[in-house]
Amino acid sequence: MKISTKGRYGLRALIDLAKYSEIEPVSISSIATRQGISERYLEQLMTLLKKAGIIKSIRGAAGGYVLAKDMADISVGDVLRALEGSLQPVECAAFGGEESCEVAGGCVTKYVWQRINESINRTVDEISLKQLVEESKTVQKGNEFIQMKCNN
Amino acid sequence: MKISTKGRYGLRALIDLAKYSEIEPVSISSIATRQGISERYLEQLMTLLKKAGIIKSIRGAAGGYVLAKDMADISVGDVLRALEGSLQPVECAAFGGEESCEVAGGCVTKYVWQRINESINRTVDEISLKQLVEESKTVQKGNEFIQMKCNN
DNA sequence: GCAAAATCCTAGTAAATTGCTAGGGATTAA
DNA sequence: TTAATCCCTAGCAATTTACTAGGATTTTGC
Repeated sequence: MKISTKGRYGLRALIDLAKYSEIEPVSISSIATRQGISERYLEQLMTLLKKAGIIKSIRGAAGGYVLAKDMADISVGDVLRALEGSLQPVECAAFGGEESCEVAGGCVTKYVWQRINESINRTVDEISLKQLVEESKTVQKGNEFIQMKCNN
Repeated sequence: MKISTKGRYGLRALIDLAKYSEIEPVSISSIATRQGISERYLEQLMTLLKKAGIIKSIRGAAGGYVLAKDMADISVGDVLRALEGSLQPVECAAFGGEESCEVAGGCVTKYVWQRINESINRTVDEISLKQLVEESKTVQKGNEFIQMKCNN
């Protein structure tokens, strides 16, 4: 029941990107340096965020990444689902219409997994990237490297 | 971000135990048969539930397990934490007092992880074993083996 | 036109975790 | 005394995680 480095690094990277990409595209290497994340690994996370339509890439020298939409319209839920895959606590075919699971009618734990699923998604969808970026601006008084010491 | 077989099998086993242990102790092998779970593996899960004070064991022939307390006083949260360990989505030293994390002051994602953590725990603590057992009695019309086909 | 800076794509791989299996010991009812 | 239980520890194959690596492609700027 853990969020992997994909979700953790990826969300941090995206907050970093959002903060620095207002003027020009931000390169993987600059994010990796500030956040203390492996460049090659971060590259793969950026690909996931790009496929999900959260960021856009600009190729070539002086290229990099920018947000694909307004940061107020990007929820932490969008980001984590892009990076981690579904946030469902169990792979349950009965979610969203029971037709695909033959035992769904006799399954009790299903209700538990579904309620956990809903509460996680509700929570992460309530937080926008914008909120985190603003929080980050007030909290990090001139030291953008602080996160390097923590792998969460 | 998945609940492992420990949590899934263990919760199902405990619901089964609660239903069948009112008259006499229930053996691992009978639960394993009804639920389609490996006996040896289930044994390890029962040990976790016992250590957490959720069930009691009775050794020797005709022994087995019974609930250690009223099923209304056992929450799904208690059960899942016993089986899965902490349900915290990230291992974060800053949870519950920041003194132990040196970067906590500059950490933004911390708020995200903490909110997910709280929402998961709130959700699972709201559901009691009694509710699930009652649901189970209405739902499984005479077929206690139905769950065998599903590994959730 | 060429070099440098960037993303893009695919594959490999060591370490950790998961999901068991296995062997044998201790306890107790009948 | 035997059979049915739980108890304890260890091992191990498969999967997943968290990267590393190599090289291709695109674009800018001199």
